[in-house]
Amino acid sequence: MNKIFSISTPPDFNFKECLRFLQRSNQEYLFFIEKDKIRFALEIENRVFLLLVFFQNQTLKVEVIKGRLTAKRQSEISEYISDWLDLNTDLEAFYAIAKEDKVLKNVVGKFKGLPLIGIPNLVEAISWAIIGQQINLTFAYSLKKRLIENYGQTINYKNQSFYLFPTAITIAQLGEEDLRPHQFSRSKIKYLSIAASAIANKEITKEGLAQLSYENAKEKLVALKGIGNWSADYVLMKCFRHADAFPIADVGLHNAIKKELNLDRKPSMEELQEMSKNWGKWSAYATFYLWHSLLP
DNA sequence: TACCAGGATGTTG
DNA sequence: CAACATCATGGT
Repeated sequence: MNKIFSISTPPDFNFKECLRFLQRSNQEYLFFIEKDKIRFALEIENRVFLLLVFFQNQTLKVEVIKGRLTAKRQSEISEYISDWLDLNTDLEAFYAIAKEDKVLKNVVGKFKGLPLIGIPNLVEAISWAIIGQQINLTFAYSLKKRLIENYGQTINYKNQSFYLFPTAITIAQLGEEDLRPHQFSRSKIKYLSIAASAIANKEITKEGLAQLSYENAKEKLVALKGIGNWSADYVLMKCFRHADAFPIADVGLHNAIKKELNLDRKPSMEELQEMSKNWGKWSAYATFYLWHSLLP
């Protein structure tokens, strides 16, 4: 019998909308969703756990399919999932602003209870930002999938495959001969290697960045070649949920606003600044909700 | 077919 | 300092 435990969720937590977000690509290999349950591998204390996350009786539950639990490991698993699914944020203040906001009122109505689903793994967050630069999301997911399939740890269990994102050490060693065949551009290969090296040699750590102010953390990220404004804000938003992280130049954001306001063109930078000036520390959440509104 | 993708960098004027 | 080319390839 598998061990099952619960994690507390914020009021209005909307697991269905989480699943919609998580299922946005059918090329996602870091987790799989079947019958409204998320299954994935997670490394805790150098051991790989296989987990199932689902919502039952108004409670978020975790089933350990494989791996031996201790109190400490269970608490680390809970912490990871709380971080990933943003279970410690109360969205009431966001909704208070958003329901009076002409850009946001519609989306917060539709997606109420959707948390800012993040990327707790720093290597993964930075790599995904680099992979996602300039190319369409479908292609970006193909590249991510190839990186994971070829260089991540694969765990087979009872006819199911699970994957871990490749480690910083692994990615740091990849060169053109490895990734060009998988259709990564020369630039992306270089940027991935530089960022992964910085993480592998502890120049950059999640704990270290977490202690810095928004400006200082961003400065450290942008110092890496290949990480510009957008990528740094994306990482600060998805891995750190920094209140000030706001990728205002993001084309997805522009498209979402165009759609939301029924404009015949994308908003200008001045219009964007005007529209978002009241979002304050909820800018990242506003961005996430607007991205979410682009899903079919 | 041209143009755009959840950009960043290097070069040019 | 702003404008432009380049990257690589899938989607439309």
